Amino acid sequence: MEYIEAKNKFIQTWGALGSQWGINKTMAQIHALLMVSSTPISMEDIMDELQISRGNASMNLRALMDWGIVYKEYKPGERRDYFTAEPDLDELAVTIAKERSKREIKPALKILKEVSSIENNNSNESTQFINQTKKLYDFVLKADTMLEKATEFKENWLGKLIIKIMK
Amino acid sequence: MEYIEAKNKFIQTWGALGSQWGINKTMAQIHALLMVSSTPISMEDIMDELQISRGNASMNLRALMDWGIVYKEYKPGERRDYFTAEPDLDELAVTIAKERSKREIKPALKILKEVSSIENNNSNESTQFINQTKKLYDFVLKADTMLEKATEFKENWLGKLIIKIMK
DNA sequence: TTAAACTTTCAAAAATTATTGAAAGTTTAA
DNA sequence: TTAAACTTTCAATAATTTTTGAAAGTTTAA
Repeated sequence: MEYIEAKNKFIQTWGALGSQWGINKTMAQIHALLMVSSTPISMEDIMDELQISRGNASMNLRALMDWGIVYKEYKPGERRDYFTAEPDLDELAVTIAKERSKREIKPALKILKEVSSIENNNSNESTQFINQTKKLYDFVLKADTMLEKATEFKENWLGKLIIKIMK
Repeated sequence: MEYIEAKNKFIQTWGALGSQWGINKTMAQIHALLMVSSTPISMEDIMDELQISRGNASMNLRALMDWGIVYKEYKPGERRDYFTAEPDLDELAVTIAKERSKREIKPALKILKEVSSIENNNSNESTQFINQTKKLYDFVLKADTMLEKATEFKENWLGKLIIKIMK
């Protein structure tokens, strides 16, 4: 396989993986492109390589910067902006996990807590409902904690040991 | 808050959470409905409660059964099918994690391995590409292992201890 | 058998989400 | 200042995904 072919294949794959996990395809592809690039690249380059419009490139770069996983870089003597991706993958994972937790899981947890706190009118229905939503609350909370901490955990000695054991 | 209101709120929330994580809204809502129901319910009931068409209900129930998190139940003397959700949440998590790993991550890993194995032509470009995709392969593999094992892990004594420490 | 009760399928329609491209906005060098 | 170089915005359009509903398919009781 040629470098160019491999690169395109990688960008496609990363894009597909992204969209399966709720990140839009173009956003994931731009991120992929930046991750494997050896130098910062401009919006023009991105539009060119991915065959996308200026507006699309601009909006998705903005989103990636909001997520904190892509940075703007200024080249002295150059007018245009250049972009690079966070090179540390563990940092990337932590950032994504925390953002998603903040944006999606935390609000859901709040509502789970709320709905599980209704008055029990002693029907089977409401007993089961309260019971089950309480369990779901605990469960999502546990999952959220793991998601947030997993990547830090992975880096400490105990985590490494445990991952080894689990494999 | 009334039971009915709480129930609807819960179904909406679970549906939204689902669609943010790549599961379609109706599928997540049906699942929500089944989880908090104290008895098995029929397709008719589901259509009714969620205000969806027969076809939609049928297809999404099929998908939930394919995922292995919803079961058909037969009531003696009744023609129609009844449905229940997997009640054990840890079981649910394990199933979902394994399915997603199998369907999405494993194929992506295969391609990551493939593209990271191209011949290095000693340009900066290809050196960086190979280097970075190798790292990504390791990273996704590690994440996949954790995803697959996390829920089992959560249930053993060591896991419980560690989660406590992490919190 | 038959026919009623129920489920599945799938083409068409609707809803949602992503993308374009041109106009408006911003920055900077001169 | 001005104007060229560049970026952002957003209404319109395109692409994708979900949903509908009616016809076809299946099961079962009699």
